[in-house]
Amino acid sequence: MPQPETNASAGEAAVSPWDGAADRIRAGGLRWTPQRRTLVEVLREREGHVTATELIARCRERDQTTTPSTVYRTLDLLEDLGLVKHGHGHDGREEYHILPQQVHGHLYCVGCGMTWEIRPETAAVIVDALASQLGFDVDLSHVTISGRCAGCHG
Amino acid sequence: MPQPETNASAGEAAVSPWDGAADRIRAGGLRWTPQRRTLVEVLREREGHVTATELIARCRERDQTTTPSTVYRTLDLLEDLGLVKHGHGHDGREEYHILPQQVHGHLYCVGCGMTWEIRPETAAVIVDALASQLGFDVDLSHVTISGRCAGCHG
DNA sequence: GTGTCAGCCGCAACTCGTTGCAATAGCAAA
DNA sequence: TTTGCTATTGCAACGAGTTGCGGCTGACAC
Ligand SMILES: [Mn+2]
Ligand SMILES: [Mn+2]
Ligand SMILES: [Zn+2]
Ligand SMILES: [Zn+2]
Repeated sequence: MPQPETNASAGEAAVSPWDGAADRIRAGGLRWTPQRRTLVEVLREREGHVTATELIARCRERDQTTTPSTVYRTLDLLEDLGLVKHGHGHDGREEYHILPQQVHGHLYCVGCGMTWEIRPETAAVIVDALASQLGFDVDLSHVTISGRCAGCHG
Repeated sequence: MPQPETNASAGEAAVSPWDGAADRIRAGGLRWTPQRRTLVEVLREREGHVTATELIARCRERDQTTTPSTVYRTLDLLEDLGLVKHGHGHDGREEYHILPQQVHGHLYCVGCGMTWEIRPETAAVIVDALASQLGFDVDLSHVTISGRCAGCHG
């Protein structure tokens, strides 16, 4: 007897947020399609950050017929569900945070080209400053701050 | 007797940094072309921010034959001279700061779509935090920070 | 004024993303 | 299982930006 693939509560270990994706999509009157399944399969084997371009390539490995517009539209949908969250690299290109539990911003060094995550303590200073001075509620995760790292200026 | 158009020191009031552009370009072994002249004319009648797209449109008003790639390449050149400085809007698109004397970053509200400049006091907090905690020398002007303004969250 | 030559221009092709549209196909109800 | 509604797909076209290349032209030397 085959397991209903959309339901993760069949045993004891329903761990991944991806397990609920199909049901959550259908619950909204939306459809669980092969294209969406493919993207979710790709996403669940990665963590951290990915560019949309890389996701498209990985989907195409599994399904040659993958189309960019469909991937972008599905990413929008998954972002509405909170399963991914996009930001922009230093050059404005999209990057996706997968399962953004600990949301964070990025730092980019124009000298050496490296990127770092902004640590929570540092983020807090920025967020607090904008909140207290302007009442502005920052979404740092959407942003990459450019500059020069300690090793690259002097 | 015609005034040498490239020199602004003929009388007393040599005010605009644009006046020196032609000479500075030629001094580097580069060329002062009609296309570059057109863009500089467009830039000198604007201040604050502009998108590259708008600059292309304004150039085309003066010269129908204006080509995007030439404008982008000239903007790169002017950026090397410090006459403009590009940043990225909330969606990653390019924006140019004209004559960036008081460099500043931007704040974008995803609720109402408004954009504000980050005031120097606020910028200082951000810059200082990254400098003291990480030795990172921030270029805030390249960045638009997203979030929700005081009027849009609650 | 003429010649030289490196810098620049315009073009075409490409990347990343978005959007309108007609055809397809989930999915739920019968 | 079949029907029917509508969400979704793939396509094609577009907008923003970048890049390689052959031909043109500024700037300068004579
Ligand atoms: Mn940039
Ligand atoms: Mn964005
Ligand atoms: Zn560095
Ligand atoms: Zn707002």
